[in-house]
Amino acid sequence: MNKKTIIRTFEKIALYMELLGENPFKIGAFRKAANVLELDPRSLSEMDDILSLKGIGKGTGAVITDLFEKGKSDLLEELEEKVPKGLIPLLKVPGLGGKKIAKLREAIGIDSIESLRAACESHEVSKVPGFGKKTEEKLLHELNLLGTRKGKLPVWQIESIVLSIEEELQKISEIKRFSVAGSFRRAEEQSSDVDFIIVTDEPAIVREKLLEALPIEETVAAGDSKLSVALDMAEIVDADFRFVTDEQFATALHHFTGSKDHNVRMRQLAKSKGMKISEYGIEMEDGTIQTFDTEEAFFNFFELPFIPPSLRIDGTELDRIDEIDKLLKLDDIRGDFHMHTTWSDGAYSIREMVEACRSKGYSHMVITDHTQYLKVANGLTPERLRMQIAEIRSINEEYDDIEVFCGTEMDILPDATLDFDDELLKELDFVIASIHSNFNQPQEQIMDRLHAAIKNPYVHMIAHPTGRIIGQRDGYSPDVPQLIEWAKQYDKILELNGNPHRFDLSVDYLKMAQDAGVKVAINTDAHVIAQLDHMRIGVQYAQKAWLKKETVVNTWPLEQFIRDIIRK
DNA sequence: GCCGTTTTCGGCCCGACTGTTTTCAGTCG
Repeated sequence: MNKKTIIRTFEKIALYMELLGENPFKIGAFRKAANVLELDPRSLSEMDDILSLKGIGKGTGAVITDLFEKGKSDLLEELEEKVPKGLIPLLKVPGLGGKKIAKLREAIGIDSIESLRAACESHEVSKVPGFGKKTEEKLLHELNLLGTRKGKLPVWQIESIVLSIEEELQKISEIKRFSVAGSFRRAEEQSSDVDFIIVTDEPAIVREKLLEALPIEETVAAGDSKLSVALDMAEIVDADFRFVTDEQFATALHHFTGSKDHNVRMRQLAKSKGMKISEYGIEMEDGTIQTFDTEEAFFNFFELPFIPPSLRIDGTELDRIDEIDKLLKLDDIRGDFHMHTTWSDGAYSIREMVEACRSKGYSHMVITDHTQYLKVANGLTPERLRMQIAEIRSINEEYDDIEVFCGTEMDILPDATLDFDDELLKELDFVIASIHSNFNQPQEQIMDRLHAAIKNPYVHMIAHPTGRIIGQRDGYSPDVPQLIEWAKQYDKILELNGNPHRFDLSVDYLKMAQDAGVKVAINTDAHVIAQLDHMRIGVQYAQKAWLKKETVVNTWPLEQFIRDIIRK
């Protein structure tokens, strides 16, 4: 018996009750019980008070006792007997919920996807009270689409979709301002849709212009305050646009940024003070609506600090507000230590990258082109690297407001040797080591390679330590806890690669690294100037791991960077 | 089904949209 078993049992019970059209609050109670266990950081053996947890009562407690004593739940078995298994997939059909499924089952004996399809085709569905011709047509349509819809899209795909939608929004003159919201604003790794808040006095006009300008695959809903569509971009992606007034913007942005659990906690907080939060503001006890200029003012109203969107996860962030002012912010970042130029596979010159970093207000930066092993990236030979060092040193002379360091992103070769010898590495200020080849080696060999790199006295940092690409490949699956241990032992930096393709290390490993006292650098790995902007989303992602400012070496002042890292 | 220092009963986060109704239920986020 473990915690997951109990959680899954609660979720199954909720699912079956939903199919029976049970009281939503009863269903919610089982989901809540599952959630309470999920959020509790302790393992089952560490919990001696499980039956007295808030949210576990008589009914849910009995299920837990059953599981402990008999290894199964009587309630779940009863439900499984009562409800045909074939009904479960029906909950995935858009427009169908528990109530409607229960009605269909009772009226015409629907017990599976197939029987529903048949009933739609023979027009039996539209004869059921509460159902009509339109519903029947829509259901048939959705049944045919079932399984063809893509689930969640990775953040890097969502990012490009967001950018192209924003381009269209900028062209509409009736839009006063707008912001992306939802899971992309929270810097989630994957999103199932994109959300935008739009300030306008002319929602109907904006709606029509959007329908005109965007590649609409399907219009799901089109009202005065909301437009829901499926867009045919690189993939089919759902998009929601909410139209609000200027005064409503801050609360609407908060509401539609979510997460759902975060919002529930905020609303409960308001309710306990006799107030009511909605997307339009806070309704006070006397019925007046309070609005805010910024999200920050909204939080402050509840005596909370601004909670960054990426921290708004499961509601427990509200229990940790004292930690928030120690966390990393974008403003704290003083430099970017991983970027490429035309010397290898970057698109801009050293000077252009320097100018771009200067305009970001950085006090220092490191140029880190690829090395000779990586021929596809035009990696530098020792000779070319020495030429590049000379050029960087000379360009650096020209600037007194930014320090440009000489670095490299050196390949760790498949045989666990390094692409450059120590004599050459010695000449550099900052050495990154990373793996770009033979991902499918056994973990032991991968770890040998990483060990060879991290113990080398001239290596400062391991870049994108797992090599993953979100939603595409898992990387080379190193033993990350071991790597973190080595990083601590040899006093080396681990990277959070801020490129949304990577976000590498991931949140859980970042937490582990910080807990172990390992330093982290957030870098953009920019190959073009625009990618230097990924520092923003990289910082947002880092916040999800509750990284403190001091953990992240990019926040250190130049002098400290030189003293404790370069010259160490 | 769960909860309670205003409550052991009556709430449970809140609102938009659609379709089927003729004032609202169901679904969704």
